[in-house]
Amino acid sequence: MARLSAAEAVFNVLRTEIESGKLGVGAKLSSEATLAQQYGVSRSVVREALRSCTALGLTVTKTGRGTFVVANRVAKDLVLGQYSARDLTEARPHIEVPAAGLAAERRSAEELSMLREIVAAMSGEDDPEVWVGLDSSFHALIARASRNKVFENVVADIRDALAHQSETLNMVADRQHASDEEHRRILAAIEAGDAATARIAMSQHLHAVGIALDSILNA
Amino acid sequence: MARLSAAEAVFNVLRTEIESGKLGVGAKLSSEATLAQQYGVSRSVVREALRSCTALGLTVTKTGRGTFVVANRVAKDLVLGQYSARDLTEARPHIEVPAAGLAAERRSAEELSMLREIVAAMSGEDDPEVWVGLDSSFHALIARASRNKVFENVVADIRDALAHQSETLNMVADRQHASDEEHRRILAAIEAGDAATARIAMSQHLHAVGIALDSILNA
DNA sequence: AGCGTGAACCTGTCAGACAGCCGGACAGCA
DNA sequence: TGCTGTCCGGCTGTCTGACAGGTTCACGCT
Repeated sequence: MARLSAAEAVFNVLRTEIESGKLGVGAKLSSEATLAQQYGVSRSVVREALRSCTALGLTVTKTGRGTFVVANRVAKDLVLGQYSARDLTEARPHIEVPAAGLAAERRSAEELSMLREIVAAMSGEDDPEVWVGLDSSFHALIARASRNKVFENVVADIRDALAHQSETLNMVADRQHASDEEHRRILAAIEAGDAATARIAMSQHLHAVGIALDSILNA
Repeated sequence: MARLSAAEAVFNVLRTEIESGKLGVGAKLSSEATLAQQYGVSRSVVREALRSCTALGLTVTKTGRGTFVVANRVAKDLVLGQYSARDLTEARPHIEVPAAGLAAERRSAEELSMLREIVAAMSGEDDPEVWVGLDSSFHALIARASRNKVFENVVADIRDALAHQSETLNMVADRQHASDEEHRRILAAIEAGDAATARIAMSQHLHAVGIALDSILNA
């Protein structure tokens, strides 16, 4: 392994802390001076490390206020173009349905309990913005539980794109309770380790969401 | 537009010069001191801008020597984890099969003729490395012809990953002629605009390739 | 020709300084 | 009470100057 410069070392630490979720989105990092003292380096070094994080879209730094985490992974917008609504509704079933099947077979106990928590939290959630965030986590976690990095990455991508689409929020209000029920069915199948049922439940869920989206787009 | 800090401004200039090709891969940037004088800022500002470029994988900086351009666009490796062989064989059918179906319905005349050329070139190709490159183009072009950016991006990623896997080349020798025939069948279905047949042909092709890959991995 | 050596240049890091921005505390005013 | 203006402390943005250590190359010696 190549010897790292101090700046690279600090950058790696910060990046790891952000991507691992130890520093959640919205969290405020310590001040540059504090970090410098903490890691035993000068402020220049810390600043260069923070710049690297910012270049990757992980953080934003606001003059006079501090540095804040805005993403826990490198945004693909850096590399890839935006997806259209049609792209998403068309592609999602082909990816999320098999991912749900695999998740039923491969999910860990830990993932299962996280899924349960998410579904429970969504039932009692009124704020659409928060609900959308939970929904995103639900689908992303299923993809991760599929133990297939292709699915995991694509779903993360798709959820990112959805979160940036204004239509998403409009749709949520109507579909929220119906989706809660569909999510519960998906969860039940994954809990039971029943891949076929998980695929069917996910398929129906996406189909229902797709129809809801279509009716908004054509209105 | 938000007012840019000096460091951001310098970073944008450098990034643009690199991505536009004005500074080609392998080119050496001016020294930090020179750049500082050139843009009328301090060396700290230049260093932070260079760090940003490095974080995006555009440049590398070598102590005592200088900073060099190593890529003219942000590398996908930054964003994507490595895929395992299992990840790929498992995920590909779910993505490339529907993509082939859409391609049959949506391909342009231009794409069609490019696909024909690729298939023709593969038939007469002996060099496995070149053949793999053509194969990659074939699949990537079909994904593009699907007119769905999700599929297009995922397939591009998958082909990238395959190209970096050593198993790929080993497999090619045995499968080359069989694959040529399968490619011709896929092409014929896309030419005919027959989505169902295109999906079947692609499915059979990937299945055959998957089996070939498995036999290598388990050897 | 071969070799060693030092000067020149470059990056890596540090310390200190100052301006400008921001949020909150606080006092004064209606 | 409730609003407002002011001030202070903390933070980022930038600059300057300095020194250590890596790299290159030409000069001069053998």
